[in-house]
Amino acid sequence: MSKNSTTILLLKIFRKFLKAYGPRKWWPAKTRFEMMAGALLTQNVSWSNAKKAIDNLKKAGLLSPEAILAAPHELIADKIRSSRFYNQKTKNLKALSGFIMNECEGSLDKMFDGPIEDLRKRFLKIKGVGRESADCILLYAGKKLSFVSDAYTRRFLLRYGILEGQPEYEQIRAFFMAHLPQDLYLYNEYHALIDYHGARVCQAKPECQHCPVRNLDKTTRCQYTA
DNA sequence: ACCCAGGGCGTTG
DNA sequence: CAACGCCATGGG
Repeated sequence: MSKNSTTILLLKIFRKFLKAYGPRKWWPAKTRFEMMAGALLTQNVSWSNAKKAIDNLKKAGLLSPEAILAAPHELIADKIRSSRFYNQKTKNLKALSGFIMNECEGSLDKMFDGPIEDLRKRFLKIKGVGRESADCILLYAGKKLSFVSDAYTRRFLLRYGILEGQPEYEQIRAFFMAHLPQDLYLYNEYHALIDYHGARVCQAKPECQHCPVRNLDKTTRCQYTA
């Protein structure tokens, strides 16, 4: 598949998703730090559970790196109990806050200043920040062109035969970044739509009756099996 | 009583 | 590097 036809295919699917589901309004956060905290808190837990944790932190005045660092572990852990792995995530929030205060002079502008791949490598050293979280932070808090991949994204690509074999996270990210126009809105909305589709439609309706791209064209079809 | 969510880390072989 | 176990809530 040539680069050009892949780009056309990806954009065609994007338009169909957008028309069917509407803008997903990601990421739902008022500040960059709130977004980053949310990225850690939603790991392997429903967004509703993560949101409760964020709301509790906000009410307690703990939604800043300074406050997170100053507060005792037990207090944070209590506020974010609904996020499931609350002891781990308390450490992760403190690690992120320490990174901001100690390595970025407490400045989020400083934190996102530099070449994107350099920033990504630095973020990945923070405990609790893996590839998906790093890319979410880069894209949704930093307005950087880093495409977010995840399990939904991989299943999506495989089911439509866009990629084959066992593509790994970095390959999938690179694939989108190589074939999509370098556009923040597109990166932002596409990831959100893929996740929405994967969680709410593709999984709930395995017969594909309601899939907006179930018969995209003659050669591209959903190969849903599981 | 199950199932699984908007993962990541540390430890094995 | 793959395959685990661990972390340990809440809604369906």
